[in-house]
Amino acid sequence: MVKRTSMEGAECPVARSLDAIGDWWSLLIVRDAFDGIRRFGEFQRNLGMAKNILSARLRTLVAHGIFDLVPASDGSAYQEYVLTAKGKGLFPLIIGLRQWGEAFFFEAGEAHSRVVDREQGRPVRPLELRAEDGRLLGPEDCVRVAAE
Amino acid sequence: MVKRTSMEGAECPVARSLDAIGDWWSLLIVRDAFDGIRRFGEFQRNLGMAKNILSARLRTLVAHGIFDLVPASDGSAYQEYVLTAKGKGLFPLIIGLRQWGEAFFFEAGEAHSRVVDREQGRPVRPLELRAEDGRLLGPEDCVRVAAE
DNA sequence: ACAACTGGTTTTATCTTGAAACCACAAGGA
DNA sequence: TCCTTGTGGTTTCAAGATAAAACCAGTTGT
Repeated sequence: MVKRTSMEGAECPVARSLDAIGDWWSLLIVRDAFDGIRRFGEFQRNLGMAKNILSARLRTLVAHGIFDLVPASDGSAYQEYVLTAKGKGLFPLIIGLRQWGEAFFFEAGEAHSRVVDREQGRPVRPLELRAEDGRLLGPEDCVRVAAE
Repeated sequence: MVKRTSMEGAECPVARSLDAIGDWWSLLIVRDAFDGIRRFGEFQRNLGMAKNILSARLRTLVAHGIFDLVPASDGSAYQEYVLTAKGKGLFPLIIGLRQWGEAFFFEAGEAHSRVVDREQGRPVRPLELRAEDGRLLGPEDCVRVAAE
């Protein structure tokens, strides 16, 4: 976990986001959640992480309103972790990580999982940032301006 | 840094990306780089982080090809850290973090810095993910499929 | 009733982090 | 020229986070 004093109350939304997410594992947990994982044991087996760490991460993710802890949908006495609206808001972020990885860490032709659009089964387009008037924007086309 | 054994060689691009980035500080460094920061001392003052940690992060970022270390543009004997193409590829990710933070961690009307399009000076649109045929896609409209 | 599974917590050794001190070299001024 | 300041780090060490394994209570299947 990142030192709080440098982040807390930061005026920068990027810093607040990072602070809420907590650490790398949290994003992998969220990624798995988008793939339909819901149960503690599933996350643990899937990620291969220590149970105490998973436990701690899930607790802070719930505390930050990224996951909700709800009764299991299969009728058992157990519970499930499901993404809230805030958690689902991380979707573009996960996609961004994935697309960056695909672009720079895989040789052409190297196999990796893909995200496809459910309706057509075709790969999705790269994330795009657009201006209010619709122009596609790159890093050089943007500036950060101080709070007004 | 996340335990390597769980990530290395992972078939998941998300995991490879996270592994390359290293940690939270790295993303804040990259964020600052997009704002024009280039020198060691600038990063250090701006982020308020320990110099040894900054030093280590910059080293791994350079090793991963996210920054290049080049002679300073002001003619001095010092050096500067500039984003490579791979580093600039993190732009949507930083924007994604920012927009998520803006959406969920600021009260309406609470002041924060903004990213605007340089040409018009107007706020940018939210990042959007589209299908090949142009349809806007949310988390439920996508599936991850295994490598073919 | 019993065995196995789920969802954790506790314990302990190891690793990472952060703060401060320290240092070498460059640049600038008198 | 020497002296001072600024830059860009490295080293040291205390404190905090992490990982692995053992443990445990409640639940489910047979």
